[in-house]
Amino acid sequence: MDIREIARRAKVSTATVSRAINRVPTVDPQLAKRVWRVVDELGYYPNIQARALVSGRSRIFGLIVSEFTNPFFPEIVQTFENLAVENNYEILITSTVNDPKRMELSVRRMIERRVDGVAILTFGMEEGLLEHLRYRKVPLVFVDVGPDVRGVANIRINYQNGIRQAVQHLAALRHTRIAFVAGPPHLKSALARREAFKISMTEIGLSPDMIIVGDHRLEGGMRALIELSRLPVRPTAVLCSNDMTAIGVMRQAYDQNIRVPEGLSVVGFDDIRLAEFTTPPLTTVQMSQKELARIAFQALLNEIECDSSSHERHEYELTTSLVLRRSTALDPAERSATSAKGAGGSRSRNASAPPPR
Amino acid sequence: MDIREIARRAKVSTATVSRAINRVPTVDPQLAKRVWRVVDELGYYPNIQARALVSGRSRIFGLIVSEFTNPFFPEIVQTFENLAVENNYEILITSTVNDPKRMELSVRRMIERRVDGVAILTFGMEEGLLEHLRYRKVPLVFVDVGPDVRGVANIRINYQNGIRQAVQHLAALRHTRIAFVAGPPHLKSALARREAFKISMTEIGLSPDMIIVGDHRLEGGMRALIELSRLPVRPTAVLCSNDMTAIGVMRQAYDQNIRVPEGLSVVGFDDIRLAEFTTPPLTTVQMSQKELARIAFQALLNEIECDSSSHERHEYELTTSLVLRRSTALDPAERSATSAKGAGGSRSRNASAPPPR
DNA sequence: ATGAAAGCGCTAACAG
DNA sequence: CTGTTAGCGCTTTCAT
Repeated sequence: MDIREIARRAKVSTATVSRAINRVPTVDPQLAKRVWRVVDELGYYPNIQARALVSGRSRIFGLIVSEFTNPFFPEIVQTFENLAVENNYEILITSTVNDPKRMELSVRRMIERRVDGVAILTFGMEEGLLEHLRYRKVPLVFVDVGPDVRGVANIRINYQNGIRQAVQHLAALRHTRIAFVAGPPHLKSALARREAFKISMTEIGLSPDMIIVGDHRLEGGMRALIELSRLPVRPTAVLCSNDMTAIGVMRQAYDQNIRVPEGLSVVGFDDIRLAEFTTPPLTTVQMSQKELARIAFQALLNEIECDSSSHERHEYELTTSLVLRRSTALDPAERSATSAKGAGGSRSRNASAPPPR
Repeated sequence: MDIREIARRAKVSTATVSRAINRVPTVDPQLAKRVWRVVDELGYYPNIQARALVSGRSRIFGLIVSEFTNPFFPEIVQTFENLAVENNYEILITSTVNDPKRMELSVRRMIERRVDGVAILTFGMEEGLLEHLRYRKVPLVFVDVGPDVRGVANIRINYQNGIRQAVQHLAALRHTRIAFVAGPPHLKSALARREAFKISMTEIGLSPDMIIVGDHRLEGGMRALIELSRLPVRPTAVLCSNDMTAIGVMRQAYDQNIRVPEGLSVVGFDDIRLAEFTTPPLTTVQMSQKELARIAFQALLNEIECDSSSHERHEYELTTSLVLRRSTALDPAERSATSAKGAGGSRSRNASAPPPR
């Protein structure tokens, strides 16, 4: 069943059917009604592939992620899809699982399906592959690691803001021995977090000397706390480069019978969904996945509209901020001296720390 | 740049280019090589939409889920995509977010993009919508809730097996007061789990009388433990209808200062990824998401091959089984009498309980 | 073994 | 305002 069938039954031309379906205003309401009746009766659905072929636009956005099982992504994908639905787009998701072959394949698949734009959410992508995309003028948006090439949009993350809030929150709770569990050294985003930590500590006169390098996974967090426990003077609070690390730290704390937050304050980074479900719920620096997805989608849409001509900067920014939950409390040493039963007294969903500086 | 461009440059016809690209064996190796050289030089990627239009097969499988943020799905999606890549398919993912409008839209999108098959992983789908798909003979595979219609494949879940293992595991740990936190009563899958619990308890002479109804979310689990705590004689172990519920009871236990597993054994159901990351890691009944995805994909593939003619049953089964982690231990009453430091002595990844009956 | 040509289902000029 | 028609980029008979 195709457009001709509809045309025949409605006794009009295919052009009219096409116009009616696409709600071209100049079509006679009478005819339009007749067409729609037949369409509904037969349950006709236009073949979008054919439409794409002639229009040259597929109305598909590609989304390249590293792994679906990375807890950072579900929220992003969901938001992206919601937006896609609203805008009559489809999404083509692809994962690289950190395999160069798969990355190449991802790019190839995007091109073969003629996507109208692609958001690249994998942390790092080979320069050469991009060429294929850029060569075909496919709108691109990166997060944080965008190459310094004109014509590709980039969403820059402001790590400093959230990390500063986290450090100051801990300091306000009288912690002075604050450790940091860093991420893999080769990750640009992990490095940036670590730098932000150093700056934030220095700003308030604390020395950022307890830094352990982890791996952004649970195991690294566990190992980090073991190392930290061996120190002559142990930290009373630990800030982690991402949530999985924080979860590892909490797990290890549990195993060592250290109660969080009473015996140790823990702060994560990312605010993955899981962070709400840990015991205790994790206080963490939020990098809003919803917001990120929204910006990415909008960036692609913009890129398509302004049609390459506009030479704007195509830079977007996403800021981070602390979300208070229940994994932080007063420094235990201080706590015995006061009557506070944890810092939990006035929990609000967002940090209400005074603006830094 | 299209197939004609390649044909021109390689000085052959478009037909030959097409054949070469599709590796039709009858094409002269000389020519094939010439074609490939040009293809590589120009970085030509065939337009798959055009190909789909003529071949009538899109090589896209649809995947309808309820929400991406449901922790049950990431693993499934990842596996499904891996399989898709292997088989040269693309996947079109759609979420219903439990909204009838979105469900309808999902179906429409699938049809408009002419998917070659769709896996429906949402728990429940309106009969009427399916008609559209079935009418067009789109291969379908359901999980657990497949309608009793011929021509659609269904993956049936064997809940009994895993739940029996869980109950017997708890019984072996000397628990006799085992509670069950059920899921929403309108969910077929939740009902089945609850029944399996009753049967399993009865089988070993325990009476399944502590059943609280939850909601398959964290909150329900928390509420359940509160209720349970008010009972004159409290349970020493609780089996939950899904993992989120179990996480809720663990959270509540933490808040009430009950240590898991020493003070209370907790078992979940599903084995979502998160279950490995809770404190303590959750012992749970696994319903392998990988396996589920594999079966679903294969079912679709089969459906396409045997081309509707075969009147087989198209029923698949996925069994469940217990995964031991660290949220269960001996009944505390018994524990003081023995020297066991928890049942954790001989943990293996899979339950080694004797086969039931 | 290769090429010419007829479509796949739709949209967009162009005419009327 | 509506219909005719020429493609969109590819595959696939059917001749050669």
